[in-house]
Amino acid sequence: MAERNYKDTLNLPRTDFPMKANLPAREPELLKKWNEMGLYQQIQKAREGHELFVLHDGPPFANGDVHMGTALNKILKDLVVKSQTMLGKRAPYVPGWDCHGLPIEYKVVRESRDLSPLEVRKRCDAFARKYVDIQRQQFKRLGVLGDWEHPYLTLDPKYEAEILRAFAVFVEKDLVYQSKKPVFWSTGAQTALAEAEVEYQERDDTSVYVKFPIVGGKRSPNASGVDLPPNTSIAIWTTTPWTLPANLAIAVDPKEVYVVQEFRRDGVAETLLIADKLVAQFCANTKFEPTGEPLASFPGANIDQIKARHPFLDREAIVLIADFVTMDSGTGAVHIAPGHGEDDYNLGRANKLPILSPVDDHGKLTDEAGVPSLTGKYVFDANGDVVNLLRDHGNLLGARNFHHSYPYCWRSKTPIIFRNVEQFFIRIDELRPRALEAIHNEVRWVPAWGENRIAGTVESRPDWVISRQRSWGVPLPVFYSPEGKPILDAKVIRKLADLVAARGSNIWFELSDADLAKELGLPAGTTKRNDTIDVWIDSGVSHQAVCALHPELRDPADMYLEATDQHRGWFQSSLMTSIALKDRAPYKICVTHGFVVDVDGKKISKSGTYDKPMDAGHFVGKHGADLVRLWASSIDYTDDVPFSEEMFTRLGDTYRRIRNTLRILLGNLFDFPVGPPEVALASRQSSSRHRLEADATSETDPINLTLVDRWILGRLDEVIRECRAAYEAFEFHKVYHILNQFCAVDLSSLYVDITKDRMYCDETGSPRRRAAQAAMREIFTALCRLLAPVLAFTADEAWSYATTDHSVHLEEFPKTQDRGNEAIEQVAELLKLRAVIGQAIEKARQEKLIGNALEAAVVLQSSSEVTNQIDKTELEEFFILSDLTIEPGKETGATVTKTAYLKCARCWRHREYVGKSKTHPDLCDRCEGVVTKMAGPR
RNA sequence: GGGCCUGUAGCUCAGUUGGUUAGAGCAUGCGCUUGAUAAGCGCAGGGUCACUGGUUCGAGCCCAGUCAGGCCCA
Repeated sequence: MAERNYKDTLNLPRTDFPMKANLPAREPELLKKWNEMGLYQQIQKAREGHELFVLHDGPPFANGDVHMGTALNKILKDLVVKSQTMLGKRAPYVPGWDCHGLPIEYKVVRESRDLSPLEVRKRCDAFARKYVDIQRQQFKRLGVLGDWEHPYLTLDPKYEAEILRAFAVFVEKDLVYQSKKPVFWSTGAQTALAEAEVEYQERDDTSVYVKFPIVGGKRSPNASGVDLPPNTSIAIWTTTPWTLPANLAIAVDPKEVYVVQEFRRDGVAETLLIADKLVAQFCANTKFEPTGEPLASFPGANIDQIKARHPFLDREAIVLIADFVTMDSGTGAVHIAPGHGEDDYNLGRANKLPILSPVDDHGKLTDEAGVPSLTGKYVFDANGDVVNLLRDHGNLLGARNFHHSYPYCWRSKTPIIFRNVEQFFIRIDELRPRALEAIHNEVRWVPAWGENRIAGTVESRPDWVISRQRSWGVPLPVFYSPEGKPILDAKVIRKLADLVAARGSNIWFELSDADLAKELGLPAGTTKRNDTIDVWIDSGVSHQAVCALHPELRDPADMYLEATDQHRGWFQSSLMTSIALKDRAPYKICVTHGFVVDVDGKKISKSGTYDKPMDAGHFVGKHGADLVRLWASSIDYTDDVPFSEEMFTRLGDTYRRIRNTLRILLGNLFDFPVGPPEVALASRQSSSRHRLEADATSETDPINLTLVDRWILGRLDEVIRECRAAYEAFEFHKVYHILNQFCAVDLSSLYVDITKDRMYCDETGSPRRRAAQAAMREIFTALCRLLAPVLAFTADEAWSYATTDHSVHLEEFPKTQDRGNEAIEQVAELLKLRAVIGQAIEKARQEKLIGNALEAAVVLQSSSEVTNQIDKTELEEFFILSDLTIEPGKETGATVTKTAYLKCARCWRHREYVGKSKTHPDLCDRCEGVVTKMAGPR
């Protein structure tokens, strides 16, 4: 006769919570539910009156799809917001977008040329709004909760007005000044260009070697006391002879060796100062020959501040040391025209040189150049004249054609020049000391080295150029008197702000000069220009425009959280404007994360050759948002953030392990009577969906926890404590590891495995079984809540199988119960013994002595006290064994033989009692009891 | 070229003030189970702690340099 099948007498786990997550399909359903119930609003309402935590969103640029880097940033923010909320705080999240700026304008202008500024602005506006909508959808899809229907946009008239009001304060505090700065200038389009609008073409130019005879200054600058020989000239080299009229200095490298050497060519001798390394190249290019040994040799630092005569103007050029001098080409002495180059400009400013740029909008030299014959000449046509001028003055050492790649205007296809343009600046020196003070004293930097980094950039940053010759931005509120003098007036700017708040900043472009002047009460004849404010001001004043004015927020914010490039970007612009406006930092904590890098640690370039998918949408569609969130939580974001398909495969394993752990807990709780008894009863009969709300009164019998129960609850306490601490410290990857470990080791391979016997085989209402269920219920509810910030969808889904009314996101994190750690210490001992037994059983298996571990008779030689303290039944349960004998001994060891006991047909354990019953010879004592009771009185 | 940072098993991370044989999870291999089953359990293998030198009785940890990578600047 076949063995009776006892399967239907077991309490096998039951749940509708699916094993297969199918996140890409399930998540949108949950999102819909959240949206319909107004989850974000419910959470805010539930937290009314609680301590406030403001994470202020750094606005992403409204341009393009959300890629993994942006997704990482938003998810990290969401982890902060969700975890702070569950720590009991009110953590509103108002997302924002940065809408003005070149990237959008560039795209718009490239599509259709020759638009008026107003038309450009209208199209940019539409473009930005389109991408705000696209990104909003994508962020929401990631499970990020926030006030998505009321984000802040820097193009909002009210926001724009705040930018202008901040500007008014800058003006009032005399932080704004006007000066000149060279920019890329298109002579064809008569406009300033951004780097992105520059394209490179090959072209031929005249390169010249020029001598600057040394005059006055320190004639014997050598530290070693060596005099420079008389009649020494400094040799320079340039490919833009037309900039020579604007020359004001010569730069040398302080560390490189320079020599003074006599050269000859066609019987003419020259004594030249030149970098040692470039003598040979100079000779090859000019046909000069060195004569004799160098007359002097010294590092460039030694000729700092000496002076040389300009090759054709009645002026001197000063020698300066600089770090950008290269030894690739030229002479090692670099011609400096502060009005015609970035390096030149910075060096000139640092040394208080004038910023000379004698060129007009069309690229024609002006009389400021000081050479009447050149006035009105297009710079590229003037090169030949300059060469002649040099030759006439006897200061031309050589001229030759030079083929190189040169920047061109993408629109007019004309060669670009560097040219001075009037710009407006903010005096950083006025703000720097307070900014540094705030950095060091008022802000917590996460990671800590952020302090160093931003301090470094603040220490070294030059004045802030805040004007742009662009259309897509907030108008630069500067007016010009009929005489052309700039008018910076805080009162007028505030009036303009009111006008912009009411009618939008397009008003600046829509109204004529006269009408605008009238609106603002400026004298007739006042004019405006179409410059705009640097977009870093836009986002940089969000602490005022958003945090200070939004009724739910607060200024200063508790936290800013951005990628590390923002140490120089938004963190700094926000700090500077906040110091200017409020004399304090706009944030209390600054968190930075690294950039997303490839599996090899290589950067993932957006424009480069990287061909693998990087859109967040790709991964959300393929794996689900919870997997992307799990990824974001699993890494240490303070470093570069690794990213690869393999990681997603691994994360999928982790995810399934966590999901299955939740599932088995739910399955084991299907009949646990909690809540009002009738509800428990009803749910038990109708479905495996049931309530898990704690309700102590429903438990009639006190629950007697066994060792493993006490242990797992002790572990849960540790897990809760560690997770809370990790969330409080914003160390999400610790949460990931803690919970992963807890699910995989403590629960799956230990607690759930160990308690299977009582869960399945004990009588339904047995105290041991109920004890395990009580523990599991507590674990399940705690686990869901601890997971909720990370697995925002899955935790809520699982939660819904245990409750009926509200989302897990309305909960707070579980609290520790301070259960003591006696059980943890005992189990730590038992785990050591377990390993010894495991090895012995494995050996027996390999020897084909046994198959299943339940077939083993184990004799354990224990040197541990714990085996005396714990009841043998509990030890057998813990080790999941049928037949265990303990022998106290000095050393720990285990021997395994095949047990002589018969196998219980119901619980599969080999027990002494099996075969001894008359009614149930195939059952053990425990199972016989259960089966008999189930049959009940007829 | 300068500033700030990073480099521990195939992957993601631990590694306390320097102190036994450097840990965990996942992955891999070999088994067991088929009552969590597109699951579960056990055992095992896997690391010159980027490299070189130094300080020390002793270095993954401290110091110097090199290499590789990232962000920012030039």
